Amino acid sequence: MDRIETPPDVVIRRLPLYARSLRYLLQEDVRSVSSQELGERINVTAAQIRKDLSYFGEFGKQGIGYDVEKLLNQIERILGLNQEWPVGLIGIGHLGEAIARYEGFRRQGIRIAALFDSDPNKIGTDINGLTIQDDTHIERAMREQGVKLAIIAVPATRAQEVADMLVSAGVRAILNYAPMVIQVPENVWVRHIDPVAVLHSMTYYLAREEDKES
Amino acid sequence: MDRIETPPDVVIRRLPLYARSLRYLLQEDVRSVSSQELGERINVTAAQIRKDLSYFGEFGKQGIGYDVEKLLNQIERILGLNQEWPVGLIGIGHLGEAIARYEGFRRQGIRIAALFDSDPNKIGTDINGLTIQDDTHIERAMREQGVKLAIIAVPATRAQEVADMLVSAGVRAILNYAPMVIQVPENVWVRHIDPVAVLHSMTYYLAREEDKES
DNA sequence: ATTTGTGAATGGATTCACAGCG
DNA sequence: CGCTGTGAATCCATTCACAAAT
Repeated sequence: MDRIETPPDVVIRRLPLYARSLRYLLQEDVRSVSSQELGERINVTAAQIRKDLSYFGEFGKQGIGYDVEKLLNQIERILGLNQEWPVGLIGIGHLGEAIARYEGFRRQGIRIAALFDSDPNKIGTDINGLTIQDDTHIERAMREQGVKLAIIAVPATRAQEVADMLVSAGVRAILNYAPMVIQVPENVWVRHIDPVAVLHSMTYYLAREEDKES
Repeated sequence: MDRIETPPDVVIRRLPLYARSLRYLLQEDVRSVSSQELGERINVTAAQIRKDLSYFGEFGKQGIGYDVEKLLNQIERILGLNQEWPVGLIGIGHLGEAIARYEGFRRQGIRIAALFDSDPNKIGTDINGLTIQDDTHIERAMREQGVKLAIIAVPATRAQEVADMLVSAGVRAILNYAPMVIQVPENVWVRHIDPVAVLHSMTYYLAREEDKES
């Protein structure tokens, strides 16, 4: 009823999955959903979904479930997706270019707003209507546009340096694709996307299966 | 001393980070490292590292720390990285192409071994010496090469269908880049890489900061 | 009859703290 | 003296189970 507790970060990380699933349901013209049904779609228990949502209020109706559109709107508001977030992208290699061209961001509250690289051959060229800028201009450009979010897609060796520039540019949240843990002040959020590490954690299980077979 | 407990998955997911950090240390010619020093590099507590490693054996020396090269070898062996893992990649859009061209895999036990797409304009073209195949050939091609690991980089609408094909091809672990939770039998491992969800979990905190400022 | 919201109970993961070894 | 390895203690997350609502 009265919510004093601040929601733990695990809960915050699940909310976007709930939101996405609700968007798909909406596309399928499903109007109402129970925690049970929602959970089956995303492999989360019904109790978990209900408990997670309870950190933010009461959104369901007993005996009925949740109104898909209403719940989606609530979760999007909670996540701050009722506004558009400009994002700076640093490092326009193969990966950076794929990120810059990805349509899935724009549709979901994320707008790639500035591109940076250090390669003189890339600086000045355009991708999707945005000009790649010299990454020494990060601070000025990001401040001008009030960008608080950035994506790092540079090689590991340059990641910390770029992170430092972002922090002095006033960036408060970083999505790091570089295979390197970066150090930032405690008021800056960092999340790491690390496909190699993820694959390596799965080879562990594959290797053990091979052992079992002998 | 005697290890009966099977290591929890959280521990397995951290091992690749330890391995990577040790590789960097080795490159810097650091021979020996304490759990404290290692932890500072990757923002993990010293106790956590020691406890994690204790699931697999005793690798350190009291008063000294760990021999970097030895510990790295041990962890790589645990993760099954003493062998090379062929991987099938399905979906050669911007992202799939970036993955196919990424050098960071090959160097770390992962070899992209087959590319698939459904677009006739792409099928037959080459990337990095590999020919893109029709994705209806997944089962035959993957079985022939004994591929147990796959990466899905297709749009959300096709992800489940592709996952089903991979499962019948005998694939046992899937890295899913599609913004969609896929359903697989319980003997198949799935990990999801979801940059949009990650960004959305950070906009939550950014939005709250904005509120605080008013 | 069905499903929510939530305290209580359980189950896990992390941290503590220290004996024991080099 | 420094640092590991590890039981015990703590902290946190998930699940249970049921009263309340419709």
